Amino acid sequence: MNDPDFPRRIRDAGGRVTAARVAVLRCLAATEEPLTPDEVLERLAQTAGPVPDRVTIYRAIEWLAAHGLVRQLATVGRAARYEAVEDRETHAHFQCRGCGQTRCLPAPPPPLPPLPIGYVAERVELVIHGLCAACRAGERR
Amino acid sequence: MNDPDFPRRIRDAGGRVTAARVAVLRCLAATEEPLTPDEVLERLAQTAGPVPDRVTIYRAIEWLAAHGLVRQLATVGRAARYEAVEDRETHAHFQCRGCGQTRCLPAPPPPLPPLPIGYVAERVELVIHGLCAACRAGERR
DNA sequence: GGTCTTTTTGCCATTTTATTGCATTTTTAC
DNA sequence: GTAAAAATGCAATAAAATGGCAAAAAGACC
Ligand SMILES: [Mn+2]
Ligand SMILES: [Mn+2]
Ligand SMILES: [Zn+2]
Ligand SMILES: [Zn+2]
Repeated sequence: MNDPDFPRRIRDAGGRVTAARVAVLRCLAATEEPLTPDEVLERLAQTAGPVPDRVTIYRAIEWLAAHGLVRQLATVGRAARYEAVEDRETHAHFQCRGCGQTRCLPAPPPPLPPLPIGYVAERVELVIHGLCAACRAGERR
Repeated sequence: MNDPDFPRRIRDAGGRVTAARVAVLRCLAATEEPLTPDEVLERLAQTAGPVPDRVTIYRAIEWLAAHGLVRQLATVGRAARYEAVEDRETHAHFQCRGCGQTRCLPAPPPPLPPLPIGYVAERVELVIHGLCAACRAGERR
């Protein structure tokens, strides 16, 4: 955990430093698991200070994603999930088909398969589908 | 392409053989790229015969997925995407951040990272994010 | 500090995608 | 063919995301 100077990161990305952007970025950076926009809102609501509107959360996330401070994960659920981009190592994500939980897993970077001509890869994502411990216990056997 | 006896596959899965299930499964099996429920509906609409209701498509897909004949992909787009489960080799998926296109790529099965205690993996998915040839050409430089 | 310009925000309306309830129809077992 | 069980169509509803626009806030300059 190096310097989490969120206002600086936002300014360096060429945007205005607003309460909503800082709060959303801090929220995502402070969390273990990737969050949906609504989950971000819930958490901000439990914090001190004014709560941004839901639409503002969407727009803050959109801006942060467009400027590389946050990234959207590929998911099977209905809601999009985002995580702060850290300069830590590559990792994978586990998605439980029972409860929909998504969590980060340490994992080596997977190999990049050859792409069709003209295609360019920007990111490789590894998703493990399965059942979490709780959901597995819940499934009668 | 071995025997695509869709009614049989559905019956073997323990379900009733209905026109909608057969049509949806055939549609997904006949396609190169994973489709959204609406795309399935569009394609069925262009085929001969009665067109199932949108809700029926959803329910057919849901049933097929629950019984392993179809699988939902992890995506960044808003709509869910599905593909028929073939017994062919593993493959990855490319997702264009420009147009949202999702296509299958031949790729070796990625290594399974270690999971937390009690977690069980059922499937590993590799997603390549980037730009397709068309979208790359479209981006001014 | 104050003033100006540009960007962002809040609120409301709307869109897109998916789900639920229920009467009717279809499938299957006998 | 008949009856039981399951699937379907249709309308209503829910969930997630987006668009328009006036008000508010941020940054640049003084
Ligand atoms: Mn992660
Ligand atoms: Mn595929
Ligand atoms: Zn779970
Ligand atoms: Zn594209």
